[in-house]
Amino acid sequence: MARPHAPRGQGRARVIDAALELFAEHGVSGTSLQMIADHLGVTKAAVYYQFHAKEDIVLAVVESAFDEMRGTIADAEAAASADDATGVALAGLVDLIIGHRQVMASVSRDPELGRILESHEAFNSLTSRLGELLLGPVPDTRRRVAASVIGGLAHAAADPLLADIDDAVLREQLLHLGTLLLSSGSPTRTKATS
Amino acid sequence: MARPHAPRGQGRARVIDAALELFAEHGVSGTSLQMIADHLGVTKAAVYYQFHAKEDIVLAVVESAFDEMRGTIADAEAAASADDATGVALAGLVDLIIGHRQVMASVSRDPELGRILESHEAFNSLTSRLGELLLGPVPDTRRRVAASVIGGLAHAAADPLLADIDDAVLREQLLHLGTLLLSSGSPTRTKATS
DNA sequence: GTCTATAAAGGGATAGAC
DNA sequence: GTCTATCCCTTTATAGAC
Repeated sequence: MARPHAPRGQGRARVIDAALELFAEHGVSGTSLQMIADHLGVTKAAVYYQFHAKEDIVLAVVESAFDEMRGTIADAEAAASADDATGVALAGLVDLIIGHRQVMASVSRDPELGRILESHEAFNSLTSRLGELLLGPVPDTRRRVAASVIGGLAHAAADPLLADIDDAVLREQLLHLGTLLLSSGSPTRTKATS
Repeated sequence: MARPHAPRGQGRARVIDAALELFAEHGVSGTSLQMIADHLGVTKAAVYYQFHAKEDIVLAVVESAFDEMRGTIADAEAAASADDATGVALAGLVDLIIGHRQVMASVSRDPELGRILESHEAFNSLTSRLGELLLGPVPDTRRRVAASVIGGLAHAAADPLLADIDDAVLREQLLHLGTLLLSSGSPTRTKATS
């Protein structure tokens, strides 16, 4: 292809870093190519030299996090029991959230980012596999709600109010809360829910 | 002051309903006035007749939910003990989330919406008071993280995957999970945190 | 109260100079 | 590899006809 490779590829990496930061702060829809260019001190055309479309930037921003997620999910799916699988998936997800705070927060919150990812089958497959791992073999209502709240962990990790908490401590807290959510016994006297 | 539906006439209410739906689906930045107008089958100018600027629509969309939140917070602050205050605040927040799923999800996720609200002192005061109620008098790290994850409850309530769960059941589940998050005892049995 | 028309600005994207 | 200049489209917002 005519696409130039990225030798010491600083160009592409710099665009990705700037985009990541701006996407997290303004959302994908709220971030223009002009903003990215300004943030780097270059022109829009310089950005277009590295990426031919905004969507390509979006995909590049999430790529490394999703590569890691692929590995985690494969590990979890190879676990001996369903409970082990859930545990591995949760721990992997928390690690992912800690290691890619801004990306994971954007993925879980940004509607436009979600729509772009949904249009790529590889991402759909990953998220549905992760969903199945967290839900377990017999997803009842309680578990389904809990799994959905797990998405809130990414939100918390990117919360500016928690920016002072260091990674190891936050990781431990999120893992604790995630485990709690997934293992909470009987809520109250719940009736059958259809 | 009933506005479940605005069959005809009430132009403002119809705009607010359409905007609410589109904001939840595309985010504020991803929703143009043209999309709102198209959704209503009218022209942009008809929308501008009702609201002079996009920001006015945003504020109108969140207004009723925040009115309710004001009442809840006042109730909670009048509670006898700090624990009671937290309980009342959490229950009120869950009710708010159930009664205004789309608004609360947008408030907790949308960066542009957050920026608009932050520029209005009345909203800042409300959210910081709610934060203090959820954190309690002595906010340690565990409690701070948990309070942040509470924001994930709104996310779950608007999750399309949970759309089949009826309000009463979802309310019960969210209240249970929220209580669990705020009361989780010893975070770590594994190792000391630094 | 709703329309057409339009202004003014900004956004995505491309061509081509250097 | 980065720039200038430009195209085309969309967006916000206003003026004024009906």
